[in-house]
Amino acid sequence: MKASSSVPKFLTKIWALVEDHRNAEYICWSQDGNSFIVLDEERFAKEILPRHFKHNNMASFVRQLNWYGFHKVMQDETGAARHDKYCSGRYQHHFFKRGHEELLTKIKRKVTASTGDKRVFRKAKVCLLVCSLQISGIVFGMCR
Amino acid sequence: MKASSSVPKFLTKIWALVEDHRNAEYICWSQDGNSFIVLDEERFAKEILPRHFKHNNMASFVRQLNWYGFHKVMQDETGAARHDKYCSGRYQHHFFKRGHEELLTKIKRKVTASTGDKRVFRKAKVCLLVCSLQISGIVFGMCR
Amino acid sequence: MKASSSVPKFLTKIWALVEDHRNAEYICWSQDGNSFIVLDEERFAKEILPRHFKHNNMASFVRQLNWYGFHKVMQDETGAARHDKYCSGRYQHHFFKRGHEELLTKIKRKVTASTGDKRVFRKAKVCLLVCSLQISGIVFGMCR
DNA sequence: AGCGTTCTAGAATATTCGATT
DNA sequence: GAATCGAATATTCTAGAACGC
Repeated sequence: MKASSSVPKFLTKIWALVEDHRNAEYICWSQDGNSFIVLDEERFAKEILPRHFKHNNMASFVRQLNWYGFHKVMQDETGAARHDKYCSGRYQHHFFKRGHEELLTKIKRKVTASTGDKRVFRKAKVCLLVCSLQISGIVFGMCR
Repeated sequence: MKASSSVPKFLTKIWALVEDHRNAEYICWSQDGNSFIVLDEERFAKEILPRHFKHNNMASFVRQLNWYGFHKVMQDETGAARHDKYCSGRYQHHFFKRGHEELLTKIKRKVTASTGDKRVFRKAKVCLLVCSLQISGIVFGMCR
Repeated sequence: MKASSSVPKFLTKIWALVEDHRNAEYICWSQDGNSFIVLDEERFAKEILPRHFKHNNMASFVRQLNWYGFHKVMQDETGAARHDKYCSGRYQHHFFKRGHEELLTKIKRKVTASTGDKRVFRKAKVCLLVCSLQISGIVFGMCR
């Protein structure tokens, strides 16, 4: 069983991208496996991205990374092979680690202000059902 | 005749569609037998659907699938974009599995509020919205 | 430059699509100019849509039309050329009329929960419904 | 009474653009 | 050419509503 269906497509896609050795010259795990590295941003954006997303813009890819809480890290990892001219960026998330695909389920997309409202709204739906039943004259125990 | 009369026609029809090898270029089981695949959506809609349903719209077919709790699933598990030019969609239901026609009886059409209940439902919606606001801590005054 | 920058891209795109006579076999104005007609849905979706949008699904196109308040109309326009088998759908919006591109600015995308206005919108709805109930003489209590 | 078909809307994610720091 | 975030639109999948049978 691979990543469960509860994992957004974006996450399973970067996972697959980093794992696929055919992409090794564009994107790969850092040596310690705690971050991934984009090696040639231009070619990565123009050649790899459109195969997996509906765009070929690095900026859009980065926006998605930020939605999911990834951070760009500037520091070179100690002892890591230096890609110097080719390393375009290193991105990291606490739950994105080589060998731990199961952690993907812990990565949450950030909610917008009004998405937050929706949660409340959903809570209220329970209330809706209660009210519905009460109006119908049906008695039952409290929700929650 | 296997399928009992308690199984809605829609379910027996997709079952027959998927099983019939003459439809192999339009619709078929996935390799693991846990989902079915529509191969060429346009031709499937225009050539196959009208032979079994009163329409030739993919959208109506999909609406039916959703009524019965089928879910569309990503083409392949790796998350790679890769559309087989021909694979238009893969649909899955926990009780729709190759070799287990008897499970069809467990697939239930979702219920909708009956006409009579709708009035109560509408009343309750007010309550829902009020509750929503209260939970949100929003204060509002009455109109006028 | 006709369409001002305040007009969403979707609207300027359908306008351009309908106006472009090279698309005449796929999409065109109705005879009276008050709606547009999609002539061959399958070919329109697969050949035209991807040139202008990031997809080739009629369903996504229709969802966009609905976001902007377009309605599908079934009735044949009186006196219009009948396309019979080829007419896949006729869509209409009060402010989408041949010869009146300036009206596009009046077409508004429906608001969603992701817009800040939504909260106010919801407030107003409650008020409306509460008033409605009160006028109806219906009493209701708060949920807990 | 539940099922089938159609049109529209809800909800979540995806993409773009620009503001903010 | 720094990086992140807010907001609006775009795309996808699913559900609501209405109506006919």
